[in-house]
Amino acid sequence: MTLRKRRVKLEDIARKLNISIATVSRALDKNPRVKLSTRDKVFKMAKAMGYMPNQIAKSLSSGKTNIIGVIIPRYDEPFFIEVCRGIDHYAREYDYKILISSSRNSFEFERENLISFEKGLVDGIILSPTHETETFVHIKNIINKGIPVVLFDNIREEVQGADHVSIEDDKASFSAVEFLIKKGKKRIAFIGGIKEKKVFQDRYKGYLKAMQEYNITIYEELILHCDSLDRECEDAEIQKFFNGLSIKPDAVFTCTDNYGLLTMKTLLKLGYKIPEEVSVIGFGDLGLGEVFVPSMTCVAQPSFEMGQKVAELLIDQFNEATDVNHRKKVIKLDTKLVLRDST
Amino acid sequence: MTLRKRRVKLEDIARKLNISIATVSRALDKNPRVKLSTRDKVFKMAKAMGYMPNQIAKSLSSGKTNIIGVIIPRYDEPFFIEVCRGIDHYAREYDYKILISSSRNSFEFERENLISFEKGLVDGIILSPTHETETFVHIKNIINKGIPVVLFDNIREEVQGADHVSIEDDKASFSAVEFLIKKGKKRIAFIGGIKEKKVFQDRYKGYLKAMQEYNITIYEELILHCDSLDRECEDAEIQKFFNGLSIKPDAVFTCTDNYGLLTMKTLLKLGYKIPEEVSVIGFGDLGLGEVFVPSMTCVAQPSFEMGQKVAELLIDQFNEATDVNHRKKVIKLDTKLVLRDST
DNA sequence: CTGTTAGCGCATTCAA
DNA sequence: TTGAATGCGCTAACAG
Repeated sequence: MTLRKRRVKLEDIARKLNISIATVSRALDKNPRVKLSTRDKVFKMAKAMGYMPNQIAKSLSSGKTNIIGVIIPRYDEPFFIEVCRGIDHYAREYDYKILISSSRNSFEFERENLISFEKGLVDGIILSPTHETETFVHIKNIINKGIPVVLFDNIREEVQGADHVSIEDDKASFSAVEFLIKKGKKRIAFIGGIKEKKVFQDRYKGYLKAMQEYNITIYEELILHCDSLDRECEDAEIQKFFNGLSIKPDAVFTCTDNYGLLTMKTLLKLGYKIPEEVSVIGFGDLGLGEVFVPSMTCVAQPSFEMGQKVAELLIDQFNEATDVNHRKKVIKLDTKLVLRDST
Repeated sequence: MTLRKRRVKLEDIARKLNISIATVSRALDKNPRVKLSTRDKVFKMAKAMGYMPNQIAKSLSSGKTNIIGVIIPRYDEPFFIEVCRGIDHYAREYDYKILISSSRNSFEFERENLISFEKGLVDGIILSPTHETETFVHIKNIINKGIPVVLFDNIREEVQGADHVSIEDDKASFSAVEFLIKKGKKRIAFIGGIKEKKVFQDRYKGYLKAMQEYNITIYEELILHCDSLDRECEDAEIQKFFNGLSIKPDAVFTCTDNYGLLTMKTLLKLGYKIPEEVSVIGFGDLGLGEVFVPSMTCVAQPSFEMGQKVAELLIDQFNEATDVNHRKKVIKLDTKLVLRDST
């Protein structure tokens, strides 16, 4: 009751029963090569003694930990959490657990996390690169050691030997902006994120493409690339942006749900009527757009499904014959525009 | 490049250098008992060969994994994620990683997760019990095995040998309701969560206490205990509630941020003016209340800090002499009412 | 059907 | 200052 108890191990059961450790091990494994009566005895004794197998010893011996390492840029972004939920959902079916760590939007942290995973704690790695991640040697190193890797979301460069899952950001934003244009909008503002991040670059490209294709004037003044890495700063940045405009936008396409909500809030405060005077579109559709008044039209990104897919690919890699030249898979998931009251 | 590579191990380095494994091990440990020149040789060779220690082997040998197991009822609740972020933040300082798993609001899953952690994968466990959790024998079992445990948030019963961290839910809601009363509100509605959950029971108690203490009439019709376990259902449930009222509330105290937001949305749609005709208060304050228009007054719960505290207590337990009768600590964190436009 | 033995990779005690 | 040997708890190949 007071001192840390010594765990019951196979040996203890074996000794009590006067049989060998191997037999106990096999019995608990339900190996058919052990007599049923013996198996029963072993199970009863194990239960009586409160036996619990030692996962670490198992892992050392088997070379498998049944843990998937997940590295996301940040916790406080519902998208990543939703992906994790998808991963967890799929992984659990196959008896894998997930070890989540945040790179805190820092390349250095990402590298450290990766190295820590390289120490054999995980069977494979799922990673969403930060905006700072320009070189991919740290990832290639991991792959070269034979550790399965799947990348998702912000993929600047395809890495040989890893699978990739993302959406077609350019197309998704193109469609959304096209929708606004077809509604007759002329002064369409763009609120993007950190310029270094591939997903934001692509969403910007889609915006530009739609504007150009339909010959809509692009006003530099109506374009903002948010630099902020946390919510409060985003809020301030967006407020400042709209306060200083000389041109009144009649629509705003934004690159995250949060930007969309902050935009709506700011516009409402400035007296704009949504959607009568200005339309707003968000990106992600992680639940909040539905609650806001007016509810927000969003590009819906299949986050949970992305998590499931990513986990599926990783577990497929585990089961591949013997890593013989893993052919990388590049999966693009579909997005759709969910229409609500803000447009 | 094609086959899974065999990892470099101590033995490989030792052989190359014609020294013993023990010396290599000590050298890499920077053990002063090994000659500096040897240490240098070893480090160089280790680097050249791309040596990476095997964490599993280390753990088996040392009996420590440096992993903290975290069990939360669900992922899609910002409160829990924020707590995890706090845990991660603190734990990382002490070189611990966190293994998060969700009990999906199910006692059975909670038990399973706990058992899976009992297999020696984690050094200690942080747990937030589900609403279904009535018996605590599964937790006591873990504690009896000498595994450190810290509980947080929804603690129905104090468990001997575990630390506890929570807020004073009754006092927090009392203050919030008192604030509404002092504003002159007479028909104060209450939106709570699952009745089985201790935190909601306590928040309800605080509401009742304030109402009684100030002699305010309590209308049964204005009280709702949400049963839903996911967002869409909550939405429907709350809409239905407000649609059916014969008494018009002049204030609504809600037990989560989400209830608060859904309430505001529903009331706005029904044509209520906030805060002129009706005030709304949320509980949690996890960022969304600030964005909504009008912004929402909230009971602010220190989620990140709760995570840090919980991690601190667990790591303290790790370092305690030798589990000699761990005296459980019960910590109550402070809440405060953050005033915004909805009141 | 069961037992013996040899690892898994590292830390550590005991000798030298 | 270094090496040899043992153990952490379990699996699996090989015998019997």
